[in-house]
Amino acid sequence: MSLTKKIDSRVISIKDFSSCSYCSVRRLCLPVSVEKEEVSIIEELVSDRPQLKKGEYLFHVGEKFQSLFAIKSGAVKTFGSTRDGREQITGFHFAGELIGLDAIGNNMHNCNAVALEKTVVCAMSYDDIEGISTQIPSIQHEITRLMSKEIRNDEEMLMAMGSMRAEQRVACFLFNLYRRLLSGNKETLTVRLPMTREEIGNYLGLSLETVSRRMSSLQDDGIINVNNRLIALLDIDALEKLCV
Amino acid sequence: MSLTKKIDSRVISIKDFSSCSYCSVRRLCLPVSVEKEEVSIIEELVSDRPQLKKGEYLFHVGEKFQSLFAIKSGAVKTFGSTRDGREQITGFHFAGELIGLDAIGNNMHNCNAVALEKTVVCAMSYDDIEGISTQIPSIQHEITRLMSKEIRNDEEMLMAMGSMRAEQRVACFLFNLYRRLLSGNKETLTVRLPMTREEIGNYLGLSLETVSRRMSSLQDDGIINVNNRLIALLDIDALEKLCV
DNA sequence: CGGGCGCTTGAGGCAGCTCAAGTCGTGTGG
DNA sequence: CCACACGACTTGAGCTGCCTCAAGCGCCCG
Repeated sequence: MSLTKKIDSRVISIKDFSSCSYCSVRRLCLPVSVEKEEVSIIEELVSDRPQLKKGEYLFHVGEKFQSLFAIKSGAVKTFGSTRDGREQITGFHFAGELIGLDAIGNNMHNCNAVALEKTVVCAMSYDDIEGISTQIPSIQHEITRLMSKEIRNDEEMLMAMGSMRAEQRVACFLFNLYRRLLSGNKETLTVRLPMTREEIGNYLGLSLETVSRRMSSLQDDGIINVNNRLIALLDIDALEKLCV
Repeated sequence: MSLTKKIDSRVISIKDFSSCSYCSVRRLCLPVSVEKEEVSIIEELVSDRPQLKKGEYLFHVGEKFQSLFAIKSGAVKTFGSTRDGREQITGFHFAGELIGLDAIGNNMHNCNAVALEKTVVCAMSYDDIEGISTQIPSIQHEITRLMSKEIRNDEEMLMAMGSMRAEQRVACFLFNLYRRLLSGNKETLTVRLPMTREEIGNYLGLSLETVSRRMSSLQDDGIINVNNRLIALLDIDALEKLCV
């Protein structure tokens, strides 16, 4: 909170580009119809903007829920652990997305969140959000909309997991990434994966070998081009057709 | 709305047991700390209490979102359809649960909902809910909590689908039902399934034959007793152990 | 330039699917 | 009220897609 004040007083400083006014993903993280006055209120919600290195944790399962996190840049995976100790990935999250929503219900984090690459997030105190919601009802409305969207996403994913074969799952995964990652640079249809084949397989319920094989066969079909972590999406329509 | 007034004036009528004051699942559907005055406000939210026969639809995918539905009694399945026309079940919902939350985001239903047996629901206009939330903030808070819970549920399910073998999935499914259906009659550890083996298989990503086989093997292990749709849960601990 | 991790590709095995047959339970119509 | 018919369920047999194990390659970073 006091940090916010400091930022406000250094209007010309380069540091200011970290503020919400200049945030390139602001539209995405809390896309309420924010006027300038309201931006400054949102600004107050942001108590911290930690820079995470690859492998650093944003939160652990079991920790008390205090903040929602808006991802400014980078990528985060969320995962739980099965009884036998293996991790099970529940989602990948990118710039402009909000994480922590599943913790509101029981006031505790139900999964771990770790950065897949250098990542900057905005931590927003949930108590403050609830308080300010009374001033700006659209914020509460926006949170609700985002939660509803997450439910829909998860349920789409459940449908995919229940009915899709390996190749479809991989195609669907890539198409989903295309829709979420390409908002910035639409001209190039290339996605850079921030996660390993093993993580993709874990998420999709496949072995890493199967992910690799199915990517190779999608490449053989001329639908994508695989170059390590760089995936060129050559035939978006074909990719979409594979996604149920 | 005018219906509500009518109910209020017939205090002794048997019909009154349909009102929220007497609703046995009230605690579950909107478990805010409702005092008597607040119950009457919630009552106003309920615009209709349709009785659905087995197979009747509550809503279809693509329909405009207008109401959330609290299930008073019975069971509902929600499902989407894959491109090739088959249905994919995304969830089963029982008395005391709220459905339609995933539609808030884009103001449209993203799945179909159909009654699995004789079912009574309370339709609550979402516009009214939003309006009344300003009077009773706990209602908005409660909706948020329920959505968060649904996200958590879906993500647990995703974890299950990604990592579990058939027997575990079936065990997990039964254990989940045990937790959700036995709140009323804890003394008997018997669950009556309102859905077919095929629907269970569809939901779990298994064939109906595999569901049947795995139930049989759980029975051979002395963990459950299968008698058509009646499942006696003989060893809850063993069942829970199988659930990751 | 060397080591290690991530990735690809091959070979064999098994879990779960498909196809098929038969039983049981329920609801419906005579 | 009974008989029939159909849908739901169980169980068996064979097949296949994905997993596991294994070997080799290539990229990245120290």
